[in-house]
Amino acid sequence: MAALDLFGRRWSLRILWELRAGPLGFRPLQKRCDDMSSSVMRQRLTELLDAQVIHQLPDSRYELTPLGQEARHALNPLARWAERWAATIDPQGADHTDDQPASRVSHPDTAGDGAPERGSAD
Amino acid sequence: MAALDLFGRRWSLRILWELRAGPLGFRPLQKRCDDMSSSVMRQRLTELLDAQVIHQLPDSRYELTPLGQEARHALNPLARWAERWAATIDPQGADHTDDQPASRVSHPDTAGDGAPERGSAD
DNA sequence: TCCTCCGTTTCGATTTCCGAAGCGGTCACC
DNA sequence: GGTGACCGCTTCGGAAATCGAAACGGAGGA
Repeated sequence: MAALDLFGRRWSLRILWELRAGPLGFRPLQKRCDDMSSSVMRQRLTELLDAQVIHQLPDSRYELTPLGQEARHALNPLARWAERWAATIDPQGADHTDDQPASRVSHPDTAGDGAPERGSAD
Repeated sequence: MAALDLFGRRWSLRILWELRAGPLGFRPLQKRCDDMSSSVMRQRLTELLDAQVIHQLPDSRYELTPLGQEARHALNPLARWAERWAATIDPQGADHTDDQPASRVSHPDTAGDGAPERGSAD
């Protein structure tokens, strides 16, 4: 139940999700999360750190702990459901920036845009 | 992403979870959800109805649609993770009313306290 | 009739969230 | 040395979400 409370907060799941590809700094992570407010971001980060779901590297980036990785994996079925759900309630797909017809199920498991991104080059 | 928004709201996941054992009326469901406010409850209910995750029976109870069932099942890994998580961050278990040492992993799949509960008898 | 529970709505008070600005710091570049 | 861009993080006023309790009409049991 406590988990439902932790993840029921507004950006927790999203942060967990965006950290899947590797460590991210504060501002880059913020950008990925639809530019959420930094205040709430810090709050969520603190909660997640407290829950030992993420931890902070010496260079101050945030990374999923092993426990966090498991949580992220536990989120996979939900992500897959989300796709089916989207297809059910909105078969047209109002927002197909690029529409690969089918079999675009997206398995972003260990994959992802593995770009830890830090400092310049951006 | 829209799913993260739908389920990122304060009681959505909980409602989904509490409906796992069968249909429930408004007030019983409210009681199960830690007595959340009825206003927010109605709001969540509306959103979930809208998302076709739940629907309303002729006797006005709320029930998971097939799509909702799938969502609930997709939540299972997360629930299992939650147990491991609780054991990790709080190995003492501040709230073990009965503490079966291990192998008490709880598979509340089709199981649950199957008591649809309606009307009198309480 | 009275009492209980039901689903649902309304409304003021509290909490959370947002959004923008600002702080001190590092680093590249000129 | 100066400038500018990015960094992690904090503060603060206003907007939005949530709470909590009261109330409504209706169904049913005593």
